[in-house]
Amino acid sequence: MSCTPRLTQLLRLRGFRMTPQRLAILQALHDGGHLSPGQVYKRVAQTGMMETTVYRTLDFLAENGILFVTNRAKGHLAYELARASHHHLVCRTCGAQVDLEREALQPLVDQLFQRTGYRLDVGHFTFSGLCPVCLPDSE
Amino acid sequence: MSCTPRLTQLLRLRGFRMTPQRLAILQALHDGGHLSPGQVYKRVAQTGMMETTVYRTLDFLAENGILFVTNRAKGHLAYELARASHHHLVCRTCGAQVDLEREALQPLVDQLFQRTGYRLDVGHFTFSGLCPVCLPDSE
DNA sequence: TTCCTTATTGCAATTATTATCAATAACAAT
DNA sequence: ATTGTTATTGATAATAATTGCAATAAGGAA
Repeated sequence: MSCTPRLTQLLRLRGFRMTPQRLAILQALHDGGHLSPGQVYKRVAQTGMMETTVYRTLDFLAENGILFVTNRAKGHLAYELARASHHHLVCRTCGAQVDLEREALQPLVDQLFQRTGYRLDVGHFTFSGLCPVCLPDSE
Repeated sequence: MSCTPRLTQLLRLRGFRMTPQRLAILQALHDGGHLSPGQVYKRVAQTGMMETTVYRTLDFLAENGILFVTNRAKGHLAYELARASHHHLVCRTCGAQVDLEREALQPLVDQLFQRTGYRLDVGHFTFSGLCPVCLPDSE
């Protein structure tokens, strides 16, 4: 992948190492978009990697800001390569998705800070809702 | 519990039934606030209920709007009795919590609707951030 | 009350996810 | 290249969560 040297460097600076397993998982996410741990495992199983390594590695890469984690239905997680900070808005009826730029949440952050003194972590949210197509159909 | 007849009626209208297991779980949540499935099980284990029933029942009650589900660390879920729609803001450092009334998200809902045409589901969010006490400590 | 229907539970088997620990392999230093 | 340090992986076990199905029981009807 084009960004391999950069990521390797990033890990080294923190005393971590780049490994074939980590590269394979990054490649899988590069090809696959956002994937659950199980889906990632399917894509890398050919390499003989243990499933437990997939879980650990996804967690590790997310800790280090290389992946974003997002909550899917009933507490299941999905991972994707970290790009510019953004969020998802997904239609609960048809599944259509749009991305939201990071700034879309800034007013909320400011408002909550004023009201409560809390500074919100704007990590990577996935919101659910109704898209413009499905909205009229709902009653 | 005071609201048992109301909930029983609610389920009945939809063709479902009130059972001792469901009551015990509701009672546990009434006493315990937000609890994970495992915590709920500990509180009802004396009744001889299977743990699998706890999972299914929590899911069922949440489906029916009687409980709120919220995402805790790394995809683990917690359940609580549904009250007036609200949200949580929890400090990632010290764990301090404040509640947000439903209306706190209205501006976000409106803004997203204008921008994208999507109507956000304002269910029950748990946001993470830094509370006023811990905020100054973070560099 | 008794009977029927079928939602619900118990039970057992599967599938996810996390933890432990010894063996391995990155990679900096020699 | 070789070596040494230690982050990382494999392998296994433990725990958490889900699923399928037969037995049970809630609650409407007789």
